[in-house]
Amino acid sequence: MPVSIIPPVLNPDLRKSAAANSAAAKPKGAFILAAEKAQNPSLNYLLGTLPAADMASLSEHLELVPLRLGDMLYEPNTQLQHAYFPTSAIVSLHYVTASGASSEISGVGNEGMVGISLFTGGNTTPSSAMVHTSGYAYRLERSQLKTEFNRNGKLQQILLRYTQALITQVSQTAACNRHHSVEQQLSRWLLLTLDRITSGEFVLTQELVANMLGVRRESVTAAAASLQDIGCISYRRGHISVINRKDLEKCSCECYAVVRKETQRLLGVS
Amino acid sequence: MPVSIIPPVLNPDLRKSAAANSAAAKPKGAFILAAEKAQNPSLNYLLGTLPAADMASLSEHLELVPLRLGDMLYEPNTQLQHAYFPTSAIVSLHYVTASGASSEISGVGNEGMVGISLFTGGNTTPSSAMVHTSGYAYRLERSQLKTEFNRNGKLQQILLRYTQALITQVSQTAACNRHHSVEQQLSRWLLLTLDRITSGEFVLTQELVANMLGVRRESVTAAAASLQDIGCISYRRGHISVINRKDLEKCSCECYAVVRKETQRLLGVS
DNA sequence: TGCTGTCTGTACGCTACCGAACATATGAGA
DNA sequence: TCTCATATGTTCGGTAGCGTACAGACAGCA
Repeated sequence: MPVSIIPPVLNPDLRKSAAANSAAAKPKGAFILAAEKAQNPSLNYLLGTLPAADMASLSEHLELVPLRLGDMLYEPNTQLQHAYFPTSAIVSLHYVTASGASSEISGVGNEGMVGISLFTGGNTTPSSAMVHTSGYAYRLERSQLKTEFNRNGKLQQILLRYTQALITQVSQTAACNRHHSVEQQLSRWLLLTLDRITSGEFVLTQELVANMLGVRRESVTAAAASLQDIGCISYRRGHISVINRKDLEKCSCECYAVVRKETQRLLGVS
Repeated sequence: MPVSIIPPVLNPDLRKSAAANSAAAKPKGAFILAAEKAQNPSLNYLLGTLPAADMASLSEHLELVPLRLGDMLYEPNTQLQHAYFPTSAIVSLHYVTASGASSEISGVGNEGMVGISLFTGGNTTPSSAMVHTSGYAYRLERSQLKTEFNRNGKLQQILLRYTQALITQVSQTAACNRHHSVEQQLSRWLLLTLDRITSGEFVLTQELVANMLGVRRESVTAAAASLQDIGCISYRRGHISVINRKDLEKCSCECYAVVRKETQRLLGVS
C-alpha cells in the first residue's frame, strides 16, 4: 500500500527572510525557467482582481519566492507561516493515509492560494502542500494575510469565492475517486494542470502523477499509453505533452468541466 | 451505473412563510419524533457558540422547520434561499454524476450549517443537499445570513472555522474513496452519523447508505453483515444500531478520527 | 389475518485495479 | 562517448467491487 512520495526538498530560498526579497532574480531561482518573464503579482488571478489601491497597500508585504518540485509548503498539523499565491508554480494539496498511500485533494495554481486555513482560523490542516510544478509564487506573512482579510475589502471577497471554488474541486475529486476510471481521472488531472501552465508540456514523471491520483504507477503507464494511442497526448521520460486538447476532454469525465466552469463562474477566470 | 436516489419529497412545511413559524409544534412536524424535546437554536453548535447579544438579534430571524427524509434543501446550480442549521436532522451534501451515480461529499448535522455558498458569494453549487435523517433545523434567509456574516462578529468567525471543518471532511472523503474498503467506509459513515444523533439507532435502509457511500446496495449488505458478525452493530429492516462503538472504531479507517479531531479542534464540539 | 410492496440475502461472472517482480530504455552527467 | 540511476514497459496472479438476477422475509396496511 505505501506509495513512495518524492523526498521533500529543502529549498533554502523558502527559509530566507523578507529582506532577501530579490532572491528570485538571482541564479537560485533563475534556473527554473530561463525564459520566464519578469514576475508580477497580478499573474495570480486572486491578486490580479484587487483594485489598485488595495494592491498598493499589499504589495510591500508580498515576497516573490521560487518554488521547486518537491518543496513542501506545509505538512500535516504544523503551523503555516505564509499564504502562497502561485504565479507559475503549481502546488498539490494532498493527504497521506496512515498506511502511507497518498492522494491529491486539490491542485492550486495561479488561480488560487495555498493557506486557506490562515483566514478561516484553523491555522493547520491534516493535509500537506507539495510543489509539483516548479515556478514562482508570491507569499504573504500569516499576520499580514489575517489583517488584510479582516479589512472586509475585495481581498476578503475574492478569497471567500476562491474557498468555494476549492470546495468544489475537492468535492469533485471525492466523487471522481469513487466513480471514474484511472484514464478519466488522468485526463481530468492533465486538463486541470494544463489550465495552470502556459507551455502545454508538463515536466513530471508518471510516478509523480500516480502519487497525485493515488493509484499505482503502472496504472498511469497504461492510461497514458492509451491516451497516446488515441493521439491526445505524447510523452517521453519525464515529460507529458497535450497534443489534442479536445480529444482529451472527451476522454475525461465531466469532473473537469464542472470544476472549470465553477472556477470561471466564481472567480471570473480559469 | 445509475444508482437510484430516493425520490425527492416535497415537504410542504418548507414552503411555508416565516409567518408560520410555529408550524413545527403542530402535527405536521410532531410525527417525526414524538418524544423529541422542545427545540432550541443552541442545539446547533454553531448557533450555540454565539454570545447572548448576537443571538438576540439573530433569533427573531431564525425559523424552525421540520426536515424529512428525502427533502432536498438545494439542487445543483439553483439559488439557495436559506441557510439551514440542523438541530436534530442530518443532511447529506452529495454529487450526482453525469451517469446518475451519487456519492456523499459531506454530512451536516447539529455541528454545522447547510448553505456555505451563501456567504462565500457563489450562491449555488454543483452538488445537492438531501435530508437523510428526519428532524429539525433552524433556517435563516439568505439576505439575513449575509447581513449577519458581514457584521464580522462571532458568527463570521465560527462560520469560517466551520468552513475549514467542512473542507477537512470533504478532503477525507476524497482520500477515503480512493484508498479504503467499503467496510471501513461504512464504519466511518456510521460513526460520523452517530456523533450527530442522540439515539444510537439509525432509521435508514441499506439502499440509502449505499447511495451515500456511492457503492452498490449489495456491497453495503455484505459489509453490514460482516460488522454484525463481529458484534459492532445489529440491524433489521430499515434500522441499524451501533452495539459496540469501540470495535466499530477499530473497523473504520483513520478518516473518522481525523474528521472528528479536526471538528473538535476547530469548533470545540462534537 | 392475509396481501403486497419493499428491504435484505445470495449467487454468478466480469472487470478494473492492485501488488510484486523483472525487463528495457532513456538521458543527464562524468 | 559511456555509464548508470531512474523512468517506463510488461507480465501474472489475486481480489474488491460491479452488474445482474432472483429468492426470501419482514412490516405496514387493508
